[in-house]
Amino acid sequence: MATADEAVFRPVRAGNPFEETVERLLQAIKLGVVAPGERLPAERELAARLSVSRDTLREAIKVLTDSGYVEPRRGRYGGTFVNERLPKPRRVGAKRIARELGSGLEDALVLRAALEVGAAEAAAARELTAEECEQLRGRLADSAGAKLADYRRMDSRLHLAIAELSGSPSLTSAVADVRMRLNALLDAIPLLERNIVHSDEQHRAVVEAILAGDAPTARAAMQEHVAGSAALLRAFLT
Amino acid sequence: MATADEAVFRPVRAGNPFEETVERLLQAIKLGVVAPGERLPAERELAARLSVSRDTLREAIKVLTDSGYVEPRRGRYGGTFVNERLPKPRRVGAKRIARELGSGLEDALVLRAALEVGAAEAAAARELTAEECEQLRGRLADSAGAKLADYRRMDSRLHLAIAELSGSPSLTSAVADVRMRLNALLDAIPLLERNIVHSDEQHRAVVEAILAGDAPTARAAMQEHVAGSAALLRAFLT
DNA sequence: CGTCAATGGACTGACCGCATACCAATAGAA
DNA sequence: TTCTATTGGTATGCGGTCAGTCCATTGACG
Repeated sequence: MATADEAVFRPVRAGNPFEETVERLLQAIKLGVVAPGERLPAERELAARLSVSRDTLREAIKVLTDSGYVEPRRGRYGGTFVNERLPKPRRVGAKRIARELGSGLEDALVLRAALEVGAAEAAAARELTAEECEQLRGRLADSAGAKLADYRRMDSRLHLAIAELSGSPSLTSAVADVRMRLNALLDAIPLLERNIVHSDEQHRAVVEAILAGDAPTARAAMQEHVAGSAALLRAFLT
Repeated sequence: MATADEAVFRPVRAGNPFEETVERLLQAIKLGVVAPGERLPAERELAARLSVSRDTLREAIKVLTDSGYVEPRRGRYGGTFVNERLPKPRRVGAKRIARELGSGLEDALVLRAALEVGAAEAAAARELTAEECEQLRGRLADSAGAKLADYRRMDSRLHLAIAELSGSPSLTSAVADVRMRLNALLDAIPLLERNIVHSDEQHRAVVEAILAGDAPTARAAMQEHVAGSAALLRAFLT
């Protein structure tokens, strides 16, 4: 059992500020917060927002540059640009990943369910502006019309958009974090056309319920969606 | 609106390792993970678990010692003991706290709702061992029979116990964190006997549903509980 | 009553991350 | 074409954090 001791006396930091910064930038790219072709905020501004020294940020950027994620351009109107062609995630063996994560898989799945379902419900309970509605619809359309290679990113972006509508920045951050934790797993399982179609239908149901302000339906629809995704993961990683 | 940018490019660290360590130890004490009279893990072990150098941990402990939270005793069978009489939280003006938190209040409340409701539901959906059931019942009894001065701590301990039963350590940690964020607020509002009685009833309903394995009822009961608590907070801080 | 193991307390050297300042390059504006 | 503001690139000094080691103290146990 997970004792409260373990929850409170866990490490105060996941790693170096350097490593954490790398993870954050990867998060921004892999979750589609900054799309290919777009640029990250300027180093000075980004360092300030991340509460990290520019040195540390630059080291992190260097890693992403060497890995082929971004390309820096000097001069005015320059910046750090996300490559159009992102490096393909290595399809490492599913079993190996599952072993590495260990019980962390169930941990992440339970947490994800709580966060995303709660976010959908909160979003539906809020009064949405016309702009917010439009944005949500846009994200839905993006994910529905996405090519297979882009699907994961567009899917993440839609879920993030829903989390944003909850009105809780902390909740949005938490959703982004847990999604990154599951990212490696999701990369390990094959992406089937059939699953995507099914997923799109569920997305539509969730979005419609949110737009209609129907919190119970939104919660139920998201519940079903994440449950399906979880079942898929468990099946492939066991 | 909370944009995804703000969620991803938020600070990578809340503060110094030193400050974070202080916060963690306070969390352990204020949430009742280590009760008055009990001792913290030995410095060497605790430093390892927190992934912090012993120097940093000792500085943090020194702060808590000077503040009257703990008392270190040397020698074998010594340790850092939590004082029987904890320092009284200064009842700072509610409005001032609300102003400082600003929109953070709504943020924390929405996040808390998602986490605790999700945790209750997950806990009810799990198969519980006899030991776990007993522990849960114990926490419920503790909080129901607690004196006014101890109520907040016992209440937190019960909620943490429920989160533990979700089987997700991450979820437990998140519940502990958001609870600490709301702690200052809760300290600012008066604790009325009537509210406690009401709260106890809701606690009982939640625990019963969890023990019965009735997930929908558990979720609804917890939903109602946190909603009531949130309404109380909003009323006092507006 | 002496022994001993475990704990808090204290010190040192090395390194990482931070803040600051300055340099180099670039493309739009004048 | 020249100017200039903005951006990435680079170097330096300083403080916090870490890892390791040793000391001081205590109470149970033989």
